[in-house]
Amino acid sequence: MLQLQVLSQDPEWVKERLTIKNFKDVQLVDSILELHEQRKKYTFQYDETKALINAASKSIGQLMAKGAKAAAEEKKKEVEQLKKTLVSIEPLLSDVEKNLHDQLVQLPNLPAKEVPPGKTPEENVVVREGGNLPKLPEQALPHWELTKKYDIIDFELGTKITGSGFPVYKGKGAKLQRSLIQYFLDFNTAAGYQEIQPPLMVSEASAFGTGQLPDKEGQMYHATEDNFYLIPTSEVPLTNIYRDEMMKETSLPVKMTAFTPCFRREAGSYGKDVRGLNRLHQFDKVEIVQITHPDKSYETLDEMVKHVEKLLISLELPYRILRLCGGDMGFASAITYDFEVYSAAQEKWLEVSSVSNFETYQSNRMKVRFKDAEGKTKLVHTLNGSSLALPRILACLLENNQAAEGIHLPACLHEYFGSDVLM
RNA sequence: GGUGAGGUGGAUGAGUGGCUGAAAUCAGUAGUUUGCUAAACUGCCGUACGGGUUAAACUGUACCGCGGGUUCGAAUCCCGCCCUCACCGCCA
Repeated sequence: MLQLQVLSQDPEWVKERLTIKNFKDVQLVDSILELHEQRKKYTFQYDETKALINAASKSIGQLMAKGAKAAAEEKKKEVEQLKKTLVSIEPLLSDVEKNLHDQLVQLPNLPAKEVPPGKTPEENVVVREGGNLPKLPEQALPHWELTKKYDIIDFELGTKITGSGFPVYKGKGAKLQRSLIQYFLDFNTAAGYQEIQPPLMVSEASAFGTGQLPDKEGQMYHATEDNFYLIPTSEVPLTNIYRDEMMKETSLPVKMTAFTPCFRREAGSYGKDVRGLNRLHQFDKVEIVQITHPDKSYETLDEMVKHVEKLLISLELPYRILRLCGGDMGFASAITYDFEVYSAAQEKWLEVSSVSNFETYQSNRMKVRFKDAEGKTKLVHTLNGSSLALPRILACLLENNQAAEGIHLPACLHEYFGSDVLM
């Protein structure tokens, strides 16, 4: 949620920023400011009236104490009149307040100045590339054939147990998955991230806090009986740890990492994009989250991007880093870097991480604040990123490293997996 | 699922109708003093939205889990909801 203060300071600048994010309804800004003015007006009337009533009530108490019954009764009549005024203002005020809030939550976060304009993924900017594209053997197989060949993932079995998009990892496939998780967590904790095991279901309030609700309602699995949502990413429980908290400035930055399964309904997506491990309803992910001082968040963003990059380099996969254009960014993000790895047999880039700075957009909603040196209350900045999403990494490892004798694994995994080749 | 207790500021916790935006303690902060670390003492210290000011000072309203109600007046009384804790039941 944007801060009203930002809107009223420079509405034209806000509109310009919104346009970069490809947000159409910029006149919403004017409408919000208009409601803001109306609210001021009604609040003022309400406060004035209430002040008179409070003063009268006080004097009634004093008159009663003195035994001046008649005078007290006079005052009561006065209050009765004032209350009529109050009752007439109340619905106007609450109406304006509701509209104001409803409209304000419709505004996405403003893009940072580095964000390139653009509407589609084609307009994202490649900021860095690394690794070498592998030379695959003749008859190279896509990962969904490889998983069958080595009997490590069974998609049909998952369909039997649950439905499509819930694969079953078996034997060495399960172990490789576990090795990756272990390696990622170790890599993150070595960089100072505290490991957390959060709940996999969250309350409505938590889902609202990070911005999944109200606009991404249909993307989450909902346990209606208890009104819990299965997490689409551990960002939700991790960031909500600090919801409604007044933090100590000295406790910043907070660095957290977690491995969790993630659940996504992915309503409306099908076709070749969902083949194999490309898009699942349940998948594993290791996440990193930081909560920082507002002056430090861009430094932190940089640090997180480099961190994820190092991890990808260690996996020896060809990767590229994209700065997302305004139109392709998430609703709550101020700037986002996507990481993609090259899936050689499919001949396409797959997103495996997305690192974003939300600035105060989430913290304003969640009321995550701290007191600075002058004792002023300020909102923190929140950031998060994947390090990494497992299935697509697995897909690339399988495809890119396939050889006659088996799948060669990068050096960083040998110890975890207990072997340098999967056969 | 049953029964009981409870939700107050950054934290602990007092407060059962007007003197309470809220005691006290701790934390925080500014200062004084003791030649250091530390201790003692003194002042300040909730949030939001307004009015006011160059900026302050000053000032209005709301907020004691959430939403209603009673009353001239509610943290305090009544109703509904949510949550937490304890004990019992069930279960990993």
